[in-house]
Amino acid sequence: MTVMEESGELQSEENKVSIEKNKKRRLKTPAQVMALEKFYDEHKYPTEEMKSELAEELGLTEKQVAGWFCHRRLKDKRLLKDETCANGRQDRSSGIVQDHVSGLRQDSCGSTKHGDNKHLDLKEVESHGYYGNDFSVADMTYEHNRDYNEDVDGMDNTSSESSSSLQDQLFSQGQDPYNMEPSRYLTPNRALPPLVPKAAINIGYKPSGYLKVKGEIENATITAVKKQLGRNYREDGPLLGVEFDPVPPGAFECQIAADPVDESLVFHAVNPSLPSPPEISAVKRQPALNSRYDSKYGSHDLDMEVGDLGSLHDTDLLDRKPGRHKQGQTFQSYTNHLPHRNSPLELYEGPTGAVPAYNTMGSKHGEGMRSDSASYQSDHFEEDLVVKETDSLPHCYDNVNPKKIQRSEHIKSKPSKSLKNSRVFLDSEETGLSSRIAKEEKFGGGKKARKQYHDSERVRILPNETMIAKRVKDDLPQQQNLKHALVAEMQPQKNRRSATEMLSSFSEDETAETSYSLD
DNA sequence: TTGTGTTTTATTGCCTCC
DNA sequence: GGAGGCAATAAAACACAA
Repeated sequence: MTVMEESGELQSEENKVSIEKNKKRRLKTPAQVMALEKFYDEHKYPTEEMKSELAEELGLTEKQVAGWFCHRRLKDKRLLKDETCANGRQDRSSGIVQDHVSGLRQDSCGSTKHGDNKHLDLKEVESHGYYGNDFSVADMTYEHNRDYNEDVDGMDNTSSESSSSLQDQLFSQGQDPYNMEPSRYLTPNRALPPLVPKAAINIGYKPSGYLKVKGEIENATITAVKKQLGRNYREDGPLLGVEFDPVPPGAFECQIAADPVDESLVFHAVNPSLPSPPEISAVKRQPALNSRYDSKYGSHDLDMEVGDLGSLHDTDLLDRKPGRHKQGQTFQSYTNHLPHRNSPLELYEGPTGAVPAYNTMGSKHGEGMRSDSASYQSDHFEEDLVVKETDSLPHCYDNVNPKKIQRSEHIKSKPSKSLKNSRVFLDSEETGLSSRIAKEEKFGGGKKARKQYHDSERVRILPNETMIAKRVKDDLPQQQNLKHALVAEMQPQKNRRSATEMLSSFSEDETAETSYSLD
């Protein structure tokens, strides 16, 4: 069943015609948008065939689809620009050179106009892969596999907020407040990937809602500081530039005794080679989870942070249409050998839907990798959300809007198979979605949900502290509940975090801590 | 209810590449 | 020259505050 068939609101063939007659623009349905977003995650530059199929699937015209993708890319770009601006301002204000932080060139406002990054065009990235390596499909697949199996980072690196964008990359540089995954600083080769706007666009989605704003305001600075100070940085440390007296002998130990948690951070910052007490990391990281509920498109966030853990656009590595010439590849073939098959998202569902992705991964990797955070959480989030879907609004997820639920279902579908999967995802999703929407609209909840969506979206856009504070305040109750529940759930998991994992990212702790501070 | 601001969609023109 | 993409722009849809 296609989206079209599923929703009466969706545009039918008739509608398609009428649309062209009647110039009035029509909003795409949530399902359509989600499908498009999903597809966009995997294919920033779909071929004609893909567009065509997608259009057909969604009951849109090719023109609409093409236009949507075009605008979507612009949106990404714009967001990137915003990020750059924010980072630039932030960096300037903290006296830190932007280039060191983001690697982005910047003009007065981080303009990303064409010429700025021509040296590394998105399409180039698409065709060459993220790291400038020319991987064959097979290679990429292998890379991905290997990455996935051996390197937790690899897996987690893929997480991002959907849709796209580079913000993810920017934020994912370990300072993403809700990003519990290890730093994405590392490429599969554990080297710092070039952070180029256009390239970054492909990395994933951006944070949203309060967290995004927070990220823009706070993370840029943090990142800059981190970069400059390396690991020996504490969020609650002294102000930059402040010189203070040498620490008296023994003072360090005292603090350790007094504040084991914080101490651990210091300890590990000073002794990066030592494993971190799992419970600490677990606890400290835990709060970041809640941030998920702050985002716009909760669905997106879920998708990006959870679902896209893998899709991180690994596909982008392959998908990029080299240049502008058409690809002889058919859509089908296009998707058949995607490394996606190995993406966490897929694993999430399992080849037959039987193997829990993260569990598999976790055990495969030995201990938990990020199972305690991203994967584990996502697992449970999804569960919970699904439960919500069926149980009709249990307790602490009341603020989860339908989109989140959609997304959770979305996550369950294999995201990597592009359109085909989009269809699947839409089918299942639509069923739940449409009924849910209908239900909500019936009770006036539809608008509310929508409003929620927009609220968070606005917050995401407006760097307004007041709004941020307000949101935090408003969201805290739910977050608290959620957090408690999750902390409880995570107890058994927390010890899994390996030393390597702990080492993998200073930013990780930092990140969690940042989120933690919200509480 | 209205005005305002934001987001999304559609259109158009220009540019680049083949 | 055609195709595809980007950017600018307009306008509709929507949310929210007064």
